[in-house]
Amino acid sequence: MNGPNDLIEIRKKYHHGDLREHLLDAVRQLIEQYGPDGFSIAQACRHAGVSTAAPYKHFKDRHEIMRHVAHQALERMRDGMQRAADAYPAGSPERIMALGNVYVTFAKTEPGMFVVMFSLTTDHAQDEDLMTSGKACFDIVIGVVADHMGLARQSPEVAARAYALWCFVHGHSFLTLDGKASKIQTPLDETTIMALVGRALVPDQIAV
Amino acid sequence: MNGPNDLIEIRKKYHHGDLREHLLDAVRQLIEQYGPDGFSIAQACRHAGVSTAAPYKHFKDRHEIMRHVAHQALERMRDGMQRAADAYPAGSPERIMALGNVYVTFAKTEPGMFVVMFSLTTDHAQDEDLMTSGKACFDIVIGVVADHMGLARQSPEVAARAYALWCFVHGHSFLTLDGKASKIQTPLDETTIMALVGRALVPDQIAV
DNA sequence: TTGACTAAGTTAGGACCGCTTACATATGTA
DNA sequence: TACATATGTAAGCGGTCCTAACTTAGTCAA
Repeated sequence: MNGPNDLIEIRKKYHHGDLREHLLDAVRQLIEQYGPDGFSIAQACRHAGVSTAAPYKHFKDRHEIMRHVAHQALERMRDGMQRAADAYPAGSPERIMALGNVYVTFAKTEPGMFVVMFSLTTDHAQDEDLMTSGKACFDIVIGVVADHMGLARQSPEVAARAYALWCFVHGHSFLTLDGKASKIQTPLDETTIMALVGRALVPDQIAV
Repeated sequence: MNGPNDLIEIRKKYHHGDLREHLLDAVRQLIEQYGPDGFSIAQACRHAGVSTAAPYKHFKDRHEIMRHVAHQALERMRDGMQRAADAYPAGSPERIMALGNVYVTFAKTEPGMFVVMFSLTTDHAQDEDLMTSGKACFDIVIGVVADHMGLARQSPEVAARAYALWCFVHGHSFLTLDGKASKIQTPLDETTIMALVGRALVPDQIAV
């Protein structure tokens, strides 16, 4: 067939070769382009040059695809966080700033993925891979905060401070994405925000 | 007609009477029950006992309905925040705690609405009513923080601190909803969290 | 009271989507 | 080479959003 529909890529062979990964990538692109609710699996199939039934040889349903996409994105962000942590000496304020910066930058450059990662629409809380990835991210924060405070990773003070840091940065990322932060009449630039994070949430004189 | 389909309410008259409000309410209920992506306008029509074409006499499209639902929810939260602010004397720590508590409680009791309010799927950033409602919420925070710090509402310190507070509470609410907060191995109860908010974000010794 | 205008319903249907079933084709292995 | 399996296709069901054309009922001026 291959009529005048909007096929992006014309496949030569009957078998695709690596449809699974190609689909995940197409979905990622489409989500960034049209938003998590503005795209369709059928659209991704057209990108991959396969029929709309093909995905179901690789995935149970739409939600499973979304979970895999979210997982890949979370792993990508985890890599970024790890690299940021490795780039600065333990205990330095720049290290925490860099960590927060990865988060906010990810939200800005891949807003679609950010929303999908923290979406409640697909049942993420039940997905084991997603939760372990998320925990791995948080463990990085735990380690950095522990180094900074000079306490053990298991210390409840560290846990509380790390969680507070996560909440703050997550909230800031989300409100920025949402456009609410920009509409609010505060002349807060990114530097001020991150400075506030560094100074307000990890000073030694404030105990839990 | 009225065959054996799942009509909830049987209408007697040809005209509904107040379909517009009835639809918004049905959508709200369905979102809480099935999630923002698990419901359909058609389902809401069945609740209201009208045909699936009826909503388009009142709303442009699905997105406009979602925006109205989000707006109503935001106004409801604003009322709660205002009541919390009025319930405590200016400058008292309990006042800030109560304000944050309204936010978190709203997220917990109406998770569907919370997600819709801060959803990027429907183009909220363009909606004027939504943005003004959001700004009204933030103005309450501004006022409370200004009272607490003993500074003018227009002070940049107040703006920074209020925004930080908002970020923190929003992040905590979202992570709680997402299930990530509960899965993270931190024994942080709500009281500890809110205490951390009160102490870390609005102490006078930390300047911007 | 009547008759036109309008608001708010209806039915019918198109375009699209997710997903399933039955069938077709390629690939690896004995 | 023969068969089992993995991976594709075509066809179609039920559902969604939304539009077009029609119908009903309420309002208001003459």
